[in-house]
Amino acid sequence: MGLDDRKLAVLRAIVEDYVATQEPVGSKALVDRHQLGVSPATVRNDMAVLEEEGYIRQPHTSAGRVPTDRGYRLFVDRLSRVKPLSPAERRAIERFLVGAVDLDDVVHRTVRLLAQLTRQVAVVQYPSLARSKVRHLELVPISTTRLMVVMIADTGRVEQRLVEMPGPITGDDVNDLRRLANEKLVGSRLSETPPLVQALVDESSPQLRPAMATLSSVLLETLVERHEERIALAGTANLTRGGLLDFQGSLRPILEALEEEVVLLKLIGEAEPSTTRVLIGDENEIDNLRAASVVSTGYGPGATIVGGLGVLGPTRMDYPGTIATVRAVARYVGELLAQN
Amino acid sequence: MGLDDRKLAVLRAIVEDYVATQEPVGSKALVDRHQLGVSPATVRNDMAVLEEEGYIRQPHTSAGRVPTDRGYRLFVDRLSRVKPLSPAERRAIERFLVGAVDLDDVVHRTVRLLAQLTRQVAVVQYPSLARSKVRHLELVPISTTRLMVVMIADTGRVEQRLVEMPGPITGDDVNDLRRLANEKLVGSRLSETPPLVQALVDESSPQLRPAMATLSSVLLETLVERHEERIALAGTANLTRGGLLDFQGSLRPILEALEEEVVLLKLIGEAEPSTTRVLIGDENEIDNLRAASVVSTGYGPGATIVGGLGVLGPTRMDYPGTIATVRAVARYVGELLAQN
DNA sequence: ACTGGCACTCGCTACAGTCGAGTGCCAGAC
DNA sequence: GTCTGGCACTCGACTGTAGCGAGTGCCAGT
Repeated sequence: MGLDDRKLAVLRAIVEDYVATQEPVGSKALVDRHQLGVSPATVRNDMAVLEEEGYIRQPHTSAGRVPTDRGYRLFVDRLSRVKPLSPAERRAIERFLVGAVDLDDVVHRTVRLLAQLTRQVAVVQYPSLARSKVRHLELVPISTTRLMVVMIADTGRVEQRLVEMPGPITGDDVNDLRRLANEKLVGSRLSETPPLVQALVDESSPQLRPAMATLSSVLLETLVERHEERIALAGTANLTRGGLLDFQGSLRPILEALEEEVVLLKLIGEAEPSTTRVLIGDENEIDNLRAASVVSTGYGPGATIVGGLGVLGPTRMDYPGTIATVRAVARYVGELLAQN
Repeated sequence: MGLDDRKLAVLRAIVEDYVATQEPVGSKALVDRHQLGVSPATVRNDMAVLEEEGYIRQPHTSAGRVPTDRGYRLFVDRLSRVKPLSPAERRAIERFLVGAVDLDDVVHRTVRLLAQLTRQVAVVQYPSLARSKVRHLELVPISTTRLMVVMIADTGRVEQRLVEMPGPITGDDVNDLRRLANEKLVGSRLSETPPLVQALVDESSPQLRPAMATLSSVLLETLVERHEERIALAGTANLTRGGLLDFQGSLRPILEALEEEVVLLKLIGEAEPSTTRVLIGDENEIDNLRAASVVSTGYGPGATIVGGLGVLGPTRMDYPGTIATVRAVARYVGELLAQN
């Protein structure tokens, strides 16, 4: 069981070489490229042990070794340190993100930036409504029986929805509704609104009650239950990097998974503070993504987390570099959000 | 030059068979599967002519024939009629689109529906702002020096943008700005606003002028010049259908092109009323898409066009079926928009 | 515990041979 | 003049064989 230091060094060397060259690595090549201080034969013995323990494997009998998912896991957990970002990367991040005018803009720039820096598929979740507070509710009459309700959250998100009222409604009514709703809801967390919204209905005057009931049900339905989460995606073309060697020849399952918002949310939406999550191959619960790895983290102004972001790529990826980039981008985005 | 009826029938048969089987089609197979009433030898002679004219070609000397882009073009223009939709498809369209609550919702449902029905990549442009009229402008104070400006268009689109004012601004000021802006701009077409917006600044009181100037410049910049167009995409996984035979082995260029909004807009954004545009392979101006075909059309309430939608797939696609589906979906979406 | 040596495995490449789908052409029939 | 059957030819796809070489596992020796 016990893997001594040299065996770990061998594993690290295998991972690094394989990530760099994309080819199974043999004992001879290893001692050439790394200063291990021992002969190929010794390395072979170590490799035999590593293989027995499930950290590496041979594609064919007479080929070099390739890390297994388990091998990558060990590498990530114990054998690698997070690479510091290059100054060029730092500059790229800053250049990319300054001048964003809008939450939409921030998210789009971020996702493209991430895709570009990591050369992988990038995913960014919009600030979650559940984690946002209501900053303002605006009601705009569209016709005598229709209102557009616009909710502005403190994270910058803006959601709107058309509401069909039960009957004609006057401008004064709209003003009353707006005032009441704002008084009650501004400053509260979206996830906690249901009772507040209920109270809103109960407390309104009999005359306003039907309108308020309709309004509240729409608010609840749209903002809390429904498609409250949004996602941006970029860099799918990066999946074709590395020919068809990664992803065992077919992008099909990956592309399918990337089309499902639910799947993406599962991947990057469960962020915890100041943690970077790395899911390697098998560890992934989604079958279609068994051949891929995901590096994700949360972001938000200050220490709070309002959403997640991350990248997806082949298990054969540069974990230290990717982790560093994902973290750095998340931090910058957090700062950007804090300014608003 | 002159292609008699039988030669055209041969071309049609070749296209149909190739689309169905994905394999080069030979003279023998042709006479077996279609009632051409002549022998393989005769068909071969016709094929030789068709090849000379550039409508078909041989992948290898001893293989069957495959249509060229030019062949598909002739097929689409003169040899095919638009297939009527199957009842199942009709039902699918209706089922998919009823219950949409929102413009966002409509667009998302539409793009998924299109992808599913055609089994190709679907693209839907949001109603173009340039073709929308202003229905309402809302200004929401976020802090003493910041406003959120929300524009609601008659097509249902809602755009917002944070505005940093030159100095502190009172609630009354905000009300004045809102009133003035709405008086001047509501009902006007976005593409025609620049002079109106200018007038707005000129006519406002000296006290309001700086604020109004800032507001106007943001309005112009955001809504007219900038990312005024939005696009939804779905079905990229369908690109992997048909193995790697289509798209000459690499999805790379296609995926890259699909990431560029500008490219997509060019593809589907130049719609003319009641026309379905078919771009086949080479005809495409975008180099990355030389191996693909695009079927697109405009949509909108009634006879007006507010945006485009379409699908992208291999040149080897079922043109009659795809054209029918794209048209039908566009028509349904138009009806849906007309109801609002 | 490490090393050098050695036999072995097995994927990769090259090459030769066969097969067959499909063609082009031509002479003859309608 | 148009179509057809026949025939020789082409060439990709597939199969089988052989040699090469990277890489391994094992073992005896230091």
